[in-house]
Amino acid sequence: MSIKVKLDNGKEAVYPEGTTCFDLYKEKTADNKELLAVLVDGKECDLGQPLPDNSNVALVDFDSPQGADIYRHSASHVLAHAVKRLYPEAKLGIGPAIENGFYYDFEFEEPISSDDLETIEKEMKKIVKERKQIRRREMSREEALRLFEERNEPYKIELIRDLPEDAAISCYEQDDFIDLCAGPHLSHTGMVKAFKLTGLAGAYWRGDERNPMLQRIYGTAFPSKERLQHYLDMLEEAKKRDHRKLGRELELFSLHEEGPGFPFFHNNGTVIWQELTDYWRIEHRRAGYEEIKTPLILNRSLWEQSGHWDHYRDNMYFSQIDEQDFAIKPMNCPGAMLVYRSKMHSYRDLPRRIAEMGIVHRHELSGTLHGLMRVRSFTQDDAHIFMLPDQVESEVAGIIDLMDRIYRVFGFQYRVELSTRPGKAMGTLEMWDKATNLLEKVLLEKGVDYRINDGDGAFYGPKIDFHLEDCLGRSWQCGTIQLDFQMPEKFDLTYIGEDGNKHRPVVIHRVIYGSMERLIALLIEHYGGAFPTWLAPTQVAIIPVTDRSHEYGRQIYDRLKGEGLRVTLDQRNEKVGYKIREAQVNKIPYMLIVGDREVKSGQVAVRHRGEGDLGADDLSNLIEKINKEIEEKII
RNA sequence: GCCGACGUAGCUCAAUGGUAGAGCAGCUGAUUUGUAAUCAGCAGGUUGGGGGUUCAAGUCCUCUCGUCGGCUCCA
Repeated sequence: MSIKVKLDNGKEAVYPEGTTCFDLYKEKTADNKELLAVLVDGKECDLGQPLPDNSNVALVDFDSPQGADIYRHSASHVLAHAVKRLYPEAKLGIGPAIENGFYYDFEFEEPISSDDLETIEKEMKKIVKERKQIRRREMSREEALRLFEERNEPYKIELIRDLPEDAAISCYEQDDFIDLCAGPHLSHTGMVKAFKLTGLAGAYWRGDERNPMLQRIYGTAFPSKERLQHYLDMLEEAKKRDHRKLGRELELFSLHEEGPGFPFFHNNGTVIWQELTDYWRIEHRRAGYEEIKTPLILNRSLWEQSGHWDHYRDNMYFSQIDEQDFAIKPMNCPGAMLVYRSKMHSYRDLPRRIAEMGIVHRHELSGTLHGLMRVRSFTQDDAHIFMLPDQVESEVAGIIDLMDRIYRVFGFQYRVELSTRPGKAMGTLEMWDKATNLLEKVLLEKGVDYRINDGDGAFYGPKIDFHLEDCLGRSWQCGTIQLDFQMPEKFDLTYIGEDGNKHRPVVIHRVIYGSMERLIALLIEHYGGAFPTWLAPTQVAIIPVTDRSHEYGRQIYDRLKGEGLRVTLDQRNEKVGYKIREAQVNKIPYMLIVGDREVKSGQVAVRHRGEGDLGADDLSNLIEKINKEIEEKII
């Protein structure tokens, strides 16, 4: 018997029955791709598996979509193998590949410390060197249960019990180590070429805080030492760009014990903040938005009406005024609802796009706070759009356009996700389907590339999320567009239709920046502190060479100030190199060096933080250039 | 909130249980400087906070606050 196989290069070939994927590619690793596994009819398979007849086969290397995951998943098995050798009593949790690496959860008899990682890493290296065969074993549920009972692995048994009735159960075995696993895996442990354990942390079994906390070991693995090193270098670079570090060095903001999670913005950070909101207002006025401001503290009755009292109380701050309960707002919606409800609306008034730079306070768990990224008080660039049902499509499209325009200005790439009905949701299935389909339709019409995030919608409606990617490829959720079926009901919002009757408007809740604090953190890291000139807290530093040129420097300073530029004059008794270094470290876009030569010629010597010495120029030319750069928000 | 680590001058970091130090920043003075750090001097601290062990605590124990890495949650 022979089998027919179609390769990914389009060629068909006939092989004897029992031919494995590995045989197929044995002679064919010449195209410099490291063969890790294969896709048989689109399904990931081990190299050792025999090929079925009439199958389509594609090679999987590290850089194919599944490759890195398979590779790192095998690395996680090597980790677990090493741990079991060193700590035979440790219980295995789960050990998947994740973005940029892998982890494995264990329950140790005695907690290990990060110093132990080195020992574990050494043992892993041994296992890699031993080139242990990795074998797949399929077995019945009973067999699997018996196996892991013998091996005293309660978490594995729990996993097997939760597998669907008809699921094929497979294990992977290397030497005396065996793990419940769907696979696929590399063929032997020697294929794991470069890895590093990167961290140790607590993690609840199955992510549920009611379950025991296991110890999670993080690691990463690459097909070569060079690529591993490259990744580690990137982590170093990320550390250099950390907004908490740059925020302190550039005097943008600070955090204090006296206000955990409540950031203090210093002048430099406030300048950036204001530039961002100024730009935001221009774009929103142009897009037909109104802007409001609503109170920070509102009566309990409002929060009962909005449902926050029941659903969000744990995250709220409270106060008592005249023996009445008040709450500090955790969201802006109820305020916007009151503004809408403060007058009668005709269908002709809609849509009403009501924006608010609203400060919200949320009592987040102490362990989640992180610089400006995760805080307890933040400003949302919120907007609530009240509209007729048949306006939803064009309004959503309008928001998507606005987001795209704004994100482009910062040079962000972004990813879009459509989140659908969660398990516990309000409203009928039909309503959800209709709304979700509508959002999807707009995305398709706009030609937006998106991903479905099943079951991740808000309880009150489906949403589209925008994840911004920074220059290191990390992504952060910023923008979101949420359809809200609940608020109009709860606040009994109405408009008078053409027919003279009252109708229910549709509400969209949306943010573009997300939170000012998070956006600023993201921008700090994205630009590595070197803000484009329009955002830079100081745009020009004037550096006189000696005190003979102080007066000339002062004239230049006054002129630039008059132009509305943010400028400093460095009259300290220091050498030019020293002043330049400091301006450079502070990432000031332009440095103007003025000495005897410039006093004589009436020019300025221009130095740019990125391009270096640009030579002498007339001040008016330079002002024109800088103003254009600011006007066009050149990155 | 939970698991783990950490907390020393404004910042980065030293200090076997035995007199708390350095570099940078700051201040003072000298130097008049041409594209990433001129030299010298001075000052700077209840070692996050409370309690305890000890002849003696930055160091050991305990409580607490905060920070960091995760879990969870989310903008």
